Amino acid sequence: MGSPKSDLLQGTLDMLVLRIVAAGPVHGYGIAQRIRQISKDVLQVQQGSLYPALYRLEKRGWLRAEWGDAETGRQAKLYSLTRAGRKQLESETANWQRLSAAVTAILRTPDAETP
Amino acid sequence: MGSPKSDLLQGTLDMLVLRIVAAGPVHGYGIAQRIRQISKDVLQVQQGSLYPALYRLEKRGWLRAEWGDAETGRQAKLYSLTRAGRKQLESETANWQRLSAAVTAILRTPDAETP
DNA sequence: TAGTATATGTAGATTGTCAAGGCATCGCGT
DNA sequence: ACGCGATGCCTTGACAATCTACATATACTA
Repeated sequence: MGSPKSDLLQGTLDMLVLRIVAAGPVHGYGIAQRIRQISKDVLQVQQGSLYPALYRLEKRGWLRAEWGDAETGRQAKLYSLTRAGRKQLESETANWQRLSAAVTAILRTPDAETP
Repeated sequence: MGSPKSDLLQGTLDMLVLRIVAAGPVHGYGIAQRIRQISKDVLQVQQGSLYPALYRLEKRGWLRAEWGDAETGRQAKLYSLTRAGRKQLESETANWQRLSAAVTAILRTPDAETP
């Protein structure tokens, strides 16, 4: 995890990116912004995490990238979800829910008595 | 992180271990078993993940280890939580709740319309 | 010209997986 | 009573994947 005080939950970045892209074409910078906004600054994606993730996802066929214009009028690489990407998103989401529910269950384990 | 098809949510192992140990002294093998049981086989800790994690935690002062007897009567290293470990567990738990809530919020992002 | 938006690459730490091996104890079959 | 396999328990090393930190580059805007 890099530093223990991570700004992300490890292993969730790909899913988050896919989820944001599922709402329509965005460029990398915008993805990072939305993740911050929606999470109210709790989740912060560093560029050094984001771009490698985007390459991964494109290489695996979940995302498609093409150059276009950002809202500001500049050139930017716009990402959209492929059909395979949508499937992947569904599967990762289901898995996340399974696992996070399990983690929550363990956190609820009764504590030792302090006699 | 090995393979992307992990049996754990990355970065949560330390917290889970601390949580189990908080319920009273246990040995490594027992920790893995309880995590499996409580999570109904959803979370599975490999020994190759567990023992290194235990060393980490002991080295950082969250856990204390001593040789003793398991319920079966055999020798085993029994781990218990230190005061610092309890603090750490609280802080990791709070952080997990913050982050997982944020992830959930993003997963609820409205999807693109399929026209 | 300063600042913001956007993209990229490299290097390293941390974490987890896989795989293999070791020793002790229990219970069964004979 | 003996041998032996199954299970409980610990250890270690090689390797893969992810994330961070840091550094750099370029285009547009004001």
